[in-house]
Amino acid sequence: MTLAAETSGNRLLGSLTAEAYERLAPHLEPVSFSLGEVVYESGGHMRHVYFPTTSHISLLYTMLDGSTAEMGLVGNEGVVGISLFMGGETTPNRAMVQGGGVAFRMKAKAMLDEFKRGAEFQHLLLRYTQALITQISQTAVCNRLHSVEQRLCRWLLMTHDRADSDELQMTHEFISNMLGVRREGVTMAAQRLQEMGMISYVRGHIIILDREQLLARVCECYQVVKDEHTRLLG
Amino acid sequence: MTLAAETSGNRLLGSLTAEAYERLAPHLEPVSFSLGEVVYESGGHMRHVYFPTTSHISLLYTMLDGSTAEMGLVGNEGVVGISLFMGGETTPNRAMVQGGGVAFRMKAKAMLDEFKRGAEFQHLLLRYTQALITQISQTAVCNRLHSVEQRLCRWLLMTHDRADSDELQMTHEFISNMLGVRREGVTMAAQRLQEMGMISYVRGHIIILDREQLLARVCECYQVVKDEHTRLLG
DNA sequence: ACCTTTCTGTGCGCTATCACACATATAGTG
DNA sequence: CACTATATGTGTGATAGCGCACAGAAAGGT
Repeated sequence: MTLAAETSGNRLLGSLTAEAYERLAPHLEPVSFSLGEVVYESGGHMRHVYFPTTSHISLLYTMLDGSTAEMGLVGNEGVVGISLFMGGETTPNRAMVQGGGVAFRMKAKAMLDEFKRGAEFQHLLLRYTQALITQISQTAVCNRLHSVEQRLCRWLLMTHDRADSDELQMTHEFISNMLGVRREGVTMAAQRLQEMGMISYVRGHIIILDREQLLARVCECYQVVKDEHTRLLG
Repeated sequence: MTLAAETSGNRLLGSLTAEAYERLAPHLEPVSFSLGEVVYESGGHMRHVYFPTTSHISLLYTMLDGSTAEMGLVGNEGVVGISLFMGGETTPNRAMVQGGGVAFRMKAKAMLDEFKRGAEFQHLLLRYTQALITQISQTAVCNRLHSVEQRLCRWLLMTHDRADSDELQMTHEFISNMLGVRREGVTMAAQRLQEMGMISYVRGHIIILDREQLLARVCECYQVVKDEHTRLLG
């Protein structure tokens, strides 16, 4: 497979014109992420942006007492490290690999050089950032107004969208840290979804059996975020 | 008072160099907002960005069932309508006036002309947007992990920061729509704060009596957002 | 094959918050 | 000044989710 075919596994890179792509391609470097790896720490110095292809990455915040919750999820539709072009260079969040796989990284300077041309690359990144803002906003509201079960459905669908398989590698414990609830709460909700035949799971392996049924049970938040992403990035 | 003195009541405009400011000034137009007014509707067509000076504006989402929750708050430190320069032109949120007063508005085109120069105005707006992202993110996490009382403290402090007075005009009902809880829940929490001497209230008038005590009781989220804003925008 | 670690299941009491119902108090209006 | 709309206070019962404790089951190392 050529570099072009590989990198276009990331939909942002894939939608660039040949001209812009050719300027960026020399700066793209494949990296492999494994589950649980920390891409960057809260407040940490960031040197690269990452364009996931087969991996996906969770943006989360850790409270002083150690409890955590996810605010966004980035897969091959996006980019990790928006603060590098937004101008802050760092953020108070942590980025953690939620699904192992490949991403392409680019040094901050190379990315910024292209961003500053003010052309399609900038537009693309800013529109993606707006879609991410919608995702984070909707998470804020969803966290407040919806049940653990609904939020689990949403989270499974979001993760499934970004995974290349129906099998997700993750424990209830892991999910509880994303949803910001107890592990037992995830177990209970997962049991109900399993009884209804939507998923099946054993020890860290979850299989999505019936996406349609999950869609029927999820709160409106899932679709709002998805529609807004489509509107902004086609 | 000159236009410069008035508009610099908005801290984004106020931190522009004279050169950039002079290009923008002819396009700034004062508008007056009254409490509860809707600045823009979810999905609505936006023609202007707004730089609040004495007003402040709440960004909120309304569920299909009518329940609402706030995800961000914009006062004289920011701008309403980021989707106009982020490229989406609209967002799935509503913006509603939470504190009446003045703002300066600018037509989308005039704003974009300056934004596209890629100079300080762009940097300022993007850095502000990153600060807003932090605010929204922290709201997502806070909504999940903290009590109504803690969130009420945070909300009162955030609002107080953006108000020009210790007296806030708002009912428990209004606050409940922001926090995404029942009106009774706000009443109970407000009673406790009143008993502790932090605030006093009657029929839609809340007076902040002891900011220090509120700061002592609020969750960490308040300070995280504030520090990040200072880091990004000084 | 054994031991250890990890993952999931379950029970129990507790608290925050909800939903609803209604009482009371104040402000504004004619 | 009476009337009405609005804002706040209070009670009651239901429920979701929490914290803790522990049991069983599966995976993995040696």
